[in-house]
Amino acid sequence: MMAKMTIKDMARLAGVSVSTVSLVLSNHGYVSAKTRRRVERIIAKHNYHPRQTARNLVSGRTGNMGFIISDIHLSGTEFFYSRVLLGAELEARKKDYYLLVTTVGDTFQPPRDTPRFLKGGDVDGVIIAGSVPEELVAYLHPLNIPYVLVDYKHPSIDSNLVQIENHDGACQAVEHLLRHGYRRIAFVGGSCRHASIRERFRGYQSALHQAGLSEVAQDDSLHFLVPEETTALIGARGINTLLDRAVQFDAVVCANDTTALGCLNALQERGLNVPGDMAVIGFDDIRYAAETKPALTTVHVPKLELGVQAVRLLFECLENPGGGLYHRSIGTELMVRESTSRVLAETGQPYECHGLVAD
Amino acid sequence: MMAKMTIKDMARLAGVSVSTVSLVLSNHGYVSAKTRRRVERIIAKHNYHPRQTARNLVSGRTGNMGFIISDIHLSGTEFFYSRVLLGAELEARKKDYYLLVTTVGDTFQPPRDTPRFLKGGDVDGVIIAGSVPEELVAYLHPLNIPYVLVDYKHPSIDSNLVQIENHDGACQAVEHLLRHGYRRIAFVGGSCRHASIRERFRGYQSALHQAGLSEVAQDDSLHFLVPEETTALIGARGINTLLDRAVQFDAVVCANDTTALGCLNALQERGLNVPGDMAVIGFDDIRYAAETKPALTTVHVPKLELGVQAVRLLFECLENPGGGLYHRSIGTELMVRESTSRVLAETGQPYECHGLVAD
DNA sequence: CTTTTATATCGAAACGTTTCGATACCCTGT
DNA sequence: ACAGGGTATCGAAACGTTTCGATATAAAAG
Repeated sequence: MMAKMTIKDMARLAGVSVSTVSLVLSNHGYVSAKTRRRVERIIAKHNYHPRQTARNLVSGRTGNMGFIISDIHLSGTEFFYSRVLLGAELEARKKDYYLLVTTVGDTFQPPRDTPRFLKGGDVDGVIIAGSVPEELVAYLHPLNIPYVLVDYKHPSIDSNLVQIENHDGACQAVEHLLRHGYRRIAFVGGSCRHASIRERFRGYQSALHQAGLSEVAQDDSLHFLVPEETTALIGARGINTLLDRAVQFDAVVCANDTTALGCLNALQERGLNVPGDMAVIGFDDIRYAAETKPALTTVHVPKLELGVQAVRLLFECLENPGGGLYHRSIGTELMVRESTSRVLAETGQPYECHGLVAD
Repeated sequence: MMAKMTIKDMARLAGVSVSTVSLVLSNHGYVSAKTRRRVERIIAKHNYHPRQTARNLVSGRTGNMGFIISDIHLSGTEFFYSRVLLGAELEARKKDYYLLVTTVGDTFQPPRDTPRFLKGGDVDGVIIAGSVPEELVAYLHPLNIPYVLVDYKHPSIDSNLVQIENHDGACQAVEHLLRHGYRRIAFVGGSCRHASIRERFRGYQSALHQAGLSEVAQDDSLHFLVPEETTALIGARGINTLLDRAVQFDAVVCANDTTALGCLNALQERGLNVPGDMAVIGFDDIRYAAETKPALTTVHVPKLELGVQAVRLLFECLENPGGGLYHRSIGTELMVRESTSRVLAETGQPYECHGLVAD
């Protein structure tokens, strides 16, 4: 391969000055049509691309965004944040931004754990996806570098936020169950310290209240909430705990799909039929949800969209420095599949069924 | 926040020249202990960090690595490559490199789909994780930019490779089954166009040959292989197809865990007990494998390690340009859980059981 | 005591861009 | 014929580093 071409080479080859080439590239000043054509031909012919590093140096911008994610989330049971990342990358790409990805553990102690793009000033802004140590947000906040939180919220610091409509989603789930005649509806979930999960639980409760079933909403023997991270095991433990309590219930709303999968397994193991004996409904709509037997009814969260909106919001902050804080709420959609369909239980045929959706 | 500090500010404040500060930073030349101390104190006091962009400009290096992954892999059913990414990031971090992550679709048509870090020369090297369009490798190869393929191989182009010992892993799986008395062992898998899957199949066959069971290895009515991407649905379809053929078999080796999960579901649905009536064994050891009922016996692939080795290998290429091609093989380990344990079927107790492992 | 050699510091050039002001040209209107 | 303004092009400075001599001092060797 030939050595790297620079803007000087282009200028020389086109017989113009360096600044003229720059003008052609940037569309910022006057260039005659003829010159522009000539320069553009030379550029195309030699496949020249300006070096970002050099551009960045003079512009003061870096062209990078930091993307921080807890390592548990990136590679735990959840595909969730991988898709958020994907959406963010797609959107950032449109504006020629790169995503600098890094992970944090469950503790954060500066400067040891400080993402190095923050130290070096290598990013123009930061996106944080999912729950991270509070200290990280506390550290980031006074740094005067724009940042956006996705599906997470610091208990006391007000930030730019992209959130899921957890409350509304859980309401949809409960209302669906009520419409289909389920009345004694339980709730199973881990990570009750995560705000999203708590909101889901509150949505569940308020939908029940709304329907005049306050005694169900209030009956803690129908609720299984533990502080551990959500896993399938937690779901199984939850269902087993509830069943062992010998309380009556005919449906269970889960904090997320992973938990729901555990429920499904545990119910099967105890010889209970879903949805015949018990309806199960999840939250998130991870890909595997459409492939279980029975396929899981769940509240779909548009994960790519979360990433896209986070990037857009961050761009707004960049273009509008000193502007206030922005909040964005992303709606959910109920995906009705087999695990809540009484008709399926009676006739063997699902009366309606949602497949996989793109996002 | 105060304005950005530069090396000039440090020099001024410490009463030395810019070059001296640089020397302190880089440890490259002579600096007196006294001066060094003074400069370091100033640097620490003002929390100064040199700007990467400026460094990169003069050094010619970018300090970035491209990480390319097929969008199917990043967010499909597999957590697999998320963990490879995590491992790569951890290792890159050690040398102060950033990972520029991007995805490619299932077609690649330059320049439309060319990752922009390749156009702009914004990376020093590239890691490709998982299978990508052949055209991408064909495009990348003549670019004279070092690259490493992880768990993938171009059919005709020789590249730097980090591979899984698929053949050996599959042998381990089969040998385990044989040791436990299973004889009629089937194979179910999608993505038979992916080299890794083919190797797993060949490993399965050669272990059977080795054991004198060539008629099983050769019996195509015991093999389900389709070109589609592996999903749980493929696994279910595979098992059902084999069962409908009315051939005898008492165990099934799956191309990966996702497929195996589908098998588990389908078997349960048809009223067959695992491992009583049928053993099931997976490959990859995705996290969910330890949480199924019964827990899935599978061939563990150290995913973080794949990422780590890819980065290390790429660094070797960078430090040793013009050096030949490197190949690295990463071993696997059999994780014995419940889905292959006859003892479990007889006594209800697993006789040995592997839990979750860190990588 | 002079020449080397090792140590310490500095000034200036270079990296590849963008951008600002300067210059020069050609119109148009008076 | 000339002022004024739009158009086109260019040279040079600036961005924040590293690095390559150059210079200066001190210690070691002859």
